[in-house]
Amino acid sequence: MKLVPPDSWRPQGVDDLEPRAWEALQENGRSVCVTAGAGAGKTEFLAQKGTYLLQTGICPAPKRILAISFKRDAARNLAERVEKRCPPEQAGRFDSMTFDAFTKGFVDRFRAAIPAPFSPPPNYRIDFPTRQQLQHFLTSHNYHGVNIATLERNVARTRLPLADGVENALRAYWHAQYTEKDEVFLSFPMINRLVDWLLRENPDIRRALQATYPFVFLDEFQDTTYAQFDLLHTAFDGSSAIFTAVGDDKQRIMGWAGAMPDAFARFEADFDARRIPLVSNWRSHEDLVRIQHVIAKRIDPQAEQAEARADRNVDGDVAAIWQYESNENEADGLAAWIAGEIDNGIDPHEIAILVRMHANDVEQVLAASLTQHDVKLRNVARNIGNIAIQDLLGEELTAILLPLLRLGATIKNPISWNSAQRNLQFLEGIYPHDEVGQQRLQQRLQTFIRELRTEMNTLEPDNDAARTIARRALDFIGTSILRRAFPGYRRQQDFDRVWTGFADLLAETADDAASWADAIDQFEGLDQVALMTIHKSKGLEFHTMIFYGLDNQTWWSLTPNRIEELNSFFVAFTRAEQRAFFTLCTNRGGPVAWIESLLAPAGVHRVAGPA
DNA sequence: TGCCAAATGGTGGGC
DNA sequence: CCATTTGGCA
Repeated sequence: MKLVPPDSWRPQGVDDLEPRAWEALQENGRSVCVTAGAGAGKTEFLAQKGTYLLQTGICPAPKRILAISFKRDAARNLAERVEKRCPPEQAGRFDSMTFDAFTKGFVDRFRAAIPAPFSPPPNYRIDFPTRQQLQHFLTSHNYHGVNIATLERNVARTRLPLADGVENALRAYWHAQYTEKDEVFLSFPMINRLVDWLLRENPDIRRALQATYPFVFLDEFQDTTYAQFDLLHTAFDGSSAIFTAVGDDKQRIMGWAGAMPDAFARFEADFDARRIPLVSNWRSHEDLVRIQHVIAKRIDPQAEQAEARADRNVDGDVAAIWQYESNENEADGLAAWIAGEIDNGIDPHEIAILVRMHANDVEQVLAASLTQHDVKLRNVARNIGNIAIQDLLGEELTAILLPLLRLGATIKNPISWNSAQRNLQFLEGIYPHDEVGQQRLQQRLQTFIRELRTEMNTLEPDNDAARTIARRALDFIGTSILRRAFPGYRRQQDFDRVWTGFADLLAETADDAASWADAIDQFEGLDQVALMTIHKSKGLEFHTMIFYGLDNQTWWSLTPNRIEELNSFFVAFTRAEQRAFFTLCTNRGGPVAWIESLLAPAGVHRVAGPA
């Protein structure tokens, strides 16, 4: 493998990096924390840095890079960007995974080395305890004074082994998870704590980990929990690991779910990291960036104004607060305005309606008006059976079945063909250089697609036909192969939840689709305006963002001192590439006066909403 | 029926 | 964390 000298290495797939990103990329003598605001290209930066370390041999074989994200989407996305730029030998040394996949891997490989009595059996199960279950534990064990939130927090914050003074409820909870059901149930915070203990007790495992990974990337660092932070210390203290942490404190909206309030500051201090702020905003144009800065300064008076690197391509107001008198006026006005924009050539997919919470209720309120104007709304939080649409679209089952259906619905589709082929290779364990195997697989796929096309041509898309077609695709892959390939599908009920959701959503979309291609487009949400919460919109971007409900009823606690509420508002605003509008309804309690006065000097005013 | 305290739900994520 | 709903009791 030919290596590139560091001095002549160039970023790939982009024109250039901003000077600060270059600095952060080349700083490999010590850890860095890269604070990067909205649209700064955090993931792209990590992908470039990974590529740089691999291609220059600064991370030499067989050493590896560990990249840790919170969401599977983010981990996959980062891995794909490195794969696109590096040959397999190099990309194969970039381990991009979620924090939970990382820790679970240790339990699975070294569970016997976890001290008694907490050494899990091989058939332990992952537990996602609901509030009801936690409440049931507390009541049935007579811990009436302890509330669920405290118990949850203590599980996540208390190191093993449990010290003498530790609260009895916590001790009893650990015990119950191991002894009170037919199997052992471990939640991810518990797994985190078990691995922390494992690594402290076993210097050999720790040293092996440190020898493997001289470089560690940490994405969305502002969302790090106490347990995760402790684990980083345990795993890498005393090593010469170089960390690259990226994130944005202004987008910290997960505090209620256990994120540390000061992850970046503590990281800087504990790991002697150099702080490098990125300043470019590749997403939004100058006029929006100027307004964003007004909010940013309110969150952090030290915030630097970002440099807008996107062009403005719309006329008129780019930000405003739209006032309506009633819910009906608001729904009609919004629907008519969106319909007009779509007529003007904006892709519905590029428009998003964001809400703070209760997306399902808002869907009900808007549905009739939008339908009247022929606008399709996709509420990504809506449940199909027992799974939300957004989760269903990210499932492996969907990734494997959908390309097959696409191939059945279209004549030529190299992209779907490639993914179908790659999926089959993976599922059947065929190596890229096994030419006989490849050939056989190719032929099987060809035969199946030919049959599927014939069948789809004879069937009009409707509910029943959709179920038949989905079943054909599943049978071609093989339920048992699918369930063996993905641990998440091992339990019958977990597999059924996803499979039923898939078939139901396809049936639903086929029912009012003109063609199979149209049904699949609708399945994926193309040609639809997305409706989602701010939390779900994190990391996404839209040409036009409409925030529904900037009134006191929904933002009851948006005040200057409640930083996390203001951060939520900032996250929503910064999703917009071109335009950001907020609606409010006087019937619902009127404007949040405080935010209005903050935005007024930036030129964002309350106006009558389009009718 | 009306009052108050307690319970519940919502902003999310992971193999 | 806050708002809304519930249920116990007068």
